[in-house]
Amino acid sequence: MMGIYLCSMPFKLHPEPGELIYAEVLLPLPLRSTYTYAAPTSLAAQLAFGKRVEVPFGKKKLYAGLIVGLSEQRPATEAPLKPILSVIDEQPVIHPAQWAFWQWLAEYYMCTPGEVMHAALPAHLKLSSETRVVLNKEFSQLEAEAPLSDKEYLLAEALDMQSALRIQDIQAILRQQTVYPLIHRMMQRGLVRVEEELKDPYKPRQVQVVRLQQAYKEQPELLAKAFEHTAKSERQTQLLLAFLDLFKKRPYVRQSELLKRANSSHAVLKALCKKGILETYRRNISRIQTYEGEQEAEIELSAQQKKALQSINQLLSFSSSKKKTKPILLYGVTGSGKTRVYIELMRQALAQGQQVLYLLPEIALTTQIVQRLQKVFGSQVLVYHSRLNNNQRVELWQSVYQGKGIVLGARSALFLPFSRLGLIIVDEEHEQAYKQQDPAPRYHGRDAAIYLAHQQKAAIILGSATPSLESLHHARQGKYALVEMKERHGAAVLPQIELVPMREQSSKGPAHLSKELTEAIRQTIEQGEQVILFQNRRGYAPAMRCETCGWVQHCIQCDLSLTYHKYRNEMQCHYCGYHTKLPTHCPDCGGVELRLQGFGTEKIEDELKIYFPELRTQRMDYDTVRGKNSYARILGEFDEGQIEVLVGTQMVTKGLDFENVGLVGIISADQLLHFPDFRATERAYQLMVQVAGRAGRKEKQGKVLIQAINTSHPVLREIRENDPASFYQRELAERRDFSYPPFSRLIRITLRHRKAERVNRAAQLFAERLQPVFKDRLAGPAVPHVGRVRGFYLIQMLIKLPLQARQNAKIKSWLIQVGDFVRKQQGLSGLHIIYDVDPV
DNA sequence: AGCACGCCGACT
DNA sequence: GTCGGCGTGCTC
Repeated sequence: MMGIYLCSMPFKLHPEPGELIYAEVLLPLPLRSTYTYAAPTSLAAQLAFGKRVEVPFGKKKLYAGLIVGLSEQRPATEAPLKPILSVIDEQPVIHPAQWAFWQWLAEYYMCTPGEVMHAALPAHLKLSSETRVVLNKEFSQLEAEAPLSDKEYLLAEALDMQSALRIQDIQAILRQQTVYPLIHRMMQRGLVRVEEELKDPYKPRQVQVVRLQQAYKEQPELLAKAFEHTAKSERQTQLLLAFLDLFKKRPYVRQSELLKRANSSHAVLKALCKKGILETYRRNISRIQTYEGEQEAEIELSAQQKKALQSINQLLSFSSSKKKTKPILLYGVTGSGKTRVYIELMRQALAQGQQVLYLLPEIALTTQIVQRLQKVFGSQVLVYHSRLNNNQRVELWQSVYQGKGIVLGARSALFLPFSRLGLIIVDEEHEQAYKQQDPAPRYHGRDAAIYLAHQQKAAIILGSATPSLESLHHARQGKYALVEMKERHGAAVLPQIELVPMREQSSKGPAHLSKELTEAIRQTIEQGEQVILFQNRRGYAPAMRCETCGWVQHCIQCDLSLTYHKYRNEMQCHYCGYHTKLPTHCPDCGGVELRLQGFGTEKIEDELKIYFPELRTQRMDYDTVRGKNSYARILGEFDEGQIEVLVGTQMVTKGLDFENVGLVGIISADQLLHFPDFRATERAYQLMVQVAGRAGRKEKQGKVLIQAINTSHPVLREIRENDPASFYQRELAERRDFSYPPFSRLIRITLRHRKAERVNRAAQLFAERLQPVFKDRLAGPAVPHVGRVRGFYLIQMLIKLPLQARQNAKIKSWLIQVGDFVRKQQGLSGLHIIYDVDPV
C-alpha cells in the first residue's frame, strides 16, 4: 500500500480544477499549523476525517499525517501543493471530538497541535519515513572509473556488508555529524541511492483457525454424512468430534487447541480438509489481555457511601436536564471507601451504554485498584499501562474507538478516542504526577479531564482525601460541587499521631531514628504488625563535603550536588544520571576529610539493619523498583508479611491498602516543609496525611510518628489534631496574600541555552517586554534552584495572571510572539523557550 | 523534527 | 584551499 518513494522523483500533480480534493493534514511535528495537500478525486471515496494519509513533507521525508479537514475549494495559498500519496487507514483513528480536544489543549498549554498529536497517538500510529542509503548494483563498475576518497571507501565498505544504512549509522561509521555532502557526491556518481520508505509497524496477531466448509456451515444436518466419510478412520472421527465440541464453546476454534485436545496431528486435520469437511484459515486476534477470572459482587454500600452516591446522582440528574454538569469533588478521608462509590457510578454509566475513564496519577503503582475493578467489571476493564507494547496500544486504541468499556489509565489515557464518554473519575486528584513535566504538551491530567468532560458532556468526579487547594477553593466558590465523606469505613478509627522533636542523637544510637521511633518499631513488630517508614529522598546521602574547606562535589553538567548511593558505591546526579567514583580527596584544598551530608532511604535502611539486625526490611524507591516486576513483588511480599519494615519515598504514600500496618514513621518532616516553592506546605500536608492513612485498618487504631527538628510548624499541629479545615483556611489565606493559585494562574517561562551569555541576553530582552505589561505580576528573570541541567543554562520568569480566562488566551498568544521575537535576534535561534502553564 | 544553505575556523 | 561544525530558515 505504501510504496517506496525516491527523493529524486518529481511529484506528479493533477492540477485540473474540480478534479482535486484538498485535505488539511496534521503532522506529528512541532509545527504551528496544519498543511494543505491535494488528492485526485479518484481517492475521494477513501478520504475521510480522522484517517491517516501518507504525505511528503520537506525535501524528502514521508509522514503519516492526519486528515483534520477536507474541502473541494482550493485554499488561498499560491504555493504549489503536494499530493497525498496514499490513504493508510480503512477506518479513521480519531473522532472530530479528539481533534477539538487537541486544539484546546495546544492553545491552553501553549504548544503546537502537532506536539499534542505526538503525545496522543500510540507510537505505531505515528509513522515517519526512514532514510536508507543503498549501494547501487553497478557500483563495482563505476568504482573503477574514479577512485574513492577514504571516507567514501569506508561508507562503501560498510554498505557492502549491510546492504542499507540509516543516516545515524553513517554518522557513527564516519564519526562525524555532516554526512549529506558525501552522500550527495556519491549519489551523483551513481554509486549509491537514497530511499525513503514509510512502513506500518503494526501487525495484527494472527492464529490458524479451523472451521467447517461452506456446505456444512449452511446445512448442519449434512454432518451425519460427514461422519460416514470418516467412519474408516478412528482418528479423523475423533478429531471431528473434538472440533464440534470446541465449536459449541468457542467463538472460533484454534488449530493448535483442537489438535492438542484431540491429541491428533496435522496430517489428520489435513485429511479432513481434503474430504471437504473442515478448512483452516488465518484470523486476526486481539492482544488485549482481559480479566478471565471470577467476577465477584462488591459488599453493600455503607450508609455514608449511600448518602454520597445519592448526592452525586442528584447533582448529575439535576444538571443533565439543564445546563452542563459541574465537576464534583468527592472529599473523603482515607479509608472512607471512595472506590466503592466510583464502582456504583461506573455501573450506572455502563448501563446507559456510556464509556468510563478512570484516571490514576501513576498506573504502574496501583495494581490493587485494577484487580478490584476487574473483579467487578470483568473483561470490560481495559488498562492503559505503561508496560503495554506498541501493538497492544494500537489495539486498545481501536477498541476505545469502537466504543468499548471502562478505561483505567494514567493521564495519557485522556487521549484515547472516546465517542460515548459518560463519566470521568480523577482519583487522587491532588497528585502532582498528573502534571506532565517535560516534553510538551505540559498538561495537567485533572484539568484537561475537566475540559474533556465539559466538551463531551460527561460527568466528572475528582476524588481525594487531601484535595488540592485549587479544587477545594473551586468547590467553595461553587464552581465545583462538593460531596464529603468524613468517616472511615466500618469500625476503623483514625490513627493516633505524635510529633517527635529531633534533638542531637546520642552517638551510640541511630542518627536519624529517635528513641521514640525505635521503641515504637520494636513494639509494633513484637505485636506482629508491620511498619512503613517514609523518607522523601533516595540514595544514602545527598552530598559529599570537604570538612576542611567546605567544597561539595557537584555534577559536571548540572548545578547539583551528587548523591552517594551505597549499593553501587558511587556518586550520582539525580537530574541527569551522571555518576562517578567516590572522591578520595578534595580537589580544591587536597583535604582528605570528606564527609557525607544529610540522609536518604538507603541510610535509614542501613541504620535499621544495624540496630534491628533480625528485622526483615525492604527499601522501596526509584532505585529498587526499576526492574520489571519489582514494584509488584515488593508490595506482594509486604502484603504477605514477608517484609516487616518498608522504607520508602513518596511511593509508599500512594493509595495502598494493607491490613496489618501498625506504625507509620515520617523520618524528617523538615525536609518536606523546607522546599523552596510556594506549594511546599500543601505538598507536605498531603504527603504526611496520605502516608499516615496507611496506618491501621479495620478496628485497630494505627500509630503515626512524625519526626521534626522544628515541631512548631502549624501544619504539624493540623496533621496531629486532624484539623484539615484549619490547614486549608490558613494556606488559602497565604495564597491570597501573595496572589498565588488558586487566586491567580501561573505561566512559567524557562529559557535554555548552552551558553550562559546568550540565555542572559535572551532573558533581558524578554523581561524588557514583559516588565511594562505585567509589572509586579512578573517574578524574575532569575536563575532557578538548579541553574544548569545537562549542560544547559536556565533562566526562569513567572507570570501571575488574573483568573479571567478570556483575556488570558490573548496574553498567551502575545507571549509566544515575544518568544518568537527574542529567538529572531542574532545568535538566539538556538534558544529553547519552555512555556509551562499552571506549573506544579 | 530534519534538511539544506551559508558562514567561519582549523586542518591538509 | 576544503572540510566539517554551527546557526538560520523552511517545510503545504
